[in-house]
Amino acid sequence: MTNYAKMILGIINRSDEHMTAEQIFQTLRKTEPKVVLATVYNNLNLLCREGRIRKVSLEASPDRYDRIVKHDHLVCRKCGKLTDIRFTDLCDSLKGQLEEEILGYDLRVFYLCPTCRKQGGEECRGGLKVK
Amino acid sequence: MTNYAKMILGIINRSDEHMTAEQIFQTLRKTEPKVVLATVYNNLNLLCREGRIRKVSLEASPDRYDRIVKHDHLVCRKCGKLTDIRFTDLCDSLKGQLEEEILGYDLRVFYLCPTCRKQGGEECRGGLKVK
DNA sequence: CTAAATGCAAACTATTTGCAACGAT
DNA sequence: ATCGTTGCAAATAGTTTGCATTTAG
Repeated sequence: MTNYAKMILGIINRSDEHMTAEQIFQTLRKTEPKVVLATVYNNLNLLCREGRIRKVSLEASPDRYDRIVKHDHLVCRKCGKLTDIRFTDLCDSLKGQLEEEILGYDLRVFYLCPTCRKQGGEECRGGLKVK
Repeated sequence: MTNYAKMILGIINRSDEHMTAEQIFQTLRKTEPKVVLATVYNNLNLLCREGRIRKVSLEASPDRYDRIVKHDHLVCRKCGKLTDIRFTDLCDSLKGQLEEEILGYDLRVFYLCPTCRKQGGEECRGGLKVK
């Protein structure tokens, strides 16, 4: 792992946000003014391939990069905010229902976050806010 | 619903594939030579907003459009192929674990499809083939 | 010394937007 | 006559690529 890769991994692991490449770039830039966005993307892809982070693709919004610690996501149907949550016993239930070997899974549960629940307004199907 | 919207909905409901906008466009074009891709996108977004179809965002590949009939997805970690599957009892289990009202969920289970299992080669984390 | 990583700019892909023309109420 | 839908072209956003240069083992 190169220095940049380590730092980027650090940024992702340290943050509770689900950061976009751009946000990671802006953060890294504070200490490494020379770094460019393409390098951040290269390293993010590298880290994904190595399985050190995971990429979360959301509709109508750039990809997020996330720790690999096992957890699921709550997604607000109005503002698109992502929150970590851990549903238990899911894996066993899945395994019981599929013959093939399960390599992993990705679960997103849609809801209205506390802020949006109060406010009303149009929900957006499919899980994500249209900008 | 306009004619185009109906036809696009028809294409999606009739196909067992999870089609991209481009594929839908190519299909529609056969009977409607004048239609353009932007119109297909407009209608797809419309249909999503109305909840008549759902959009499936995958990494490193264009969005797919899918029927709304309740089902989950198996995703091959090597070739990225999407297959429908229905896991049962999931919703109840989720509801038991969350106080907030659940508006829906999206579950993808990663595995190796029969074709790829035989062939070997590098898997791709995060669920989708890099092109 | 060599191979891999970086900076930079340009390319690319998927998708959206603005606007004028069209079509259906 | 009006308002939403379409075609078209151009714009945009996010991400990737090619290549010359630098860096690290």
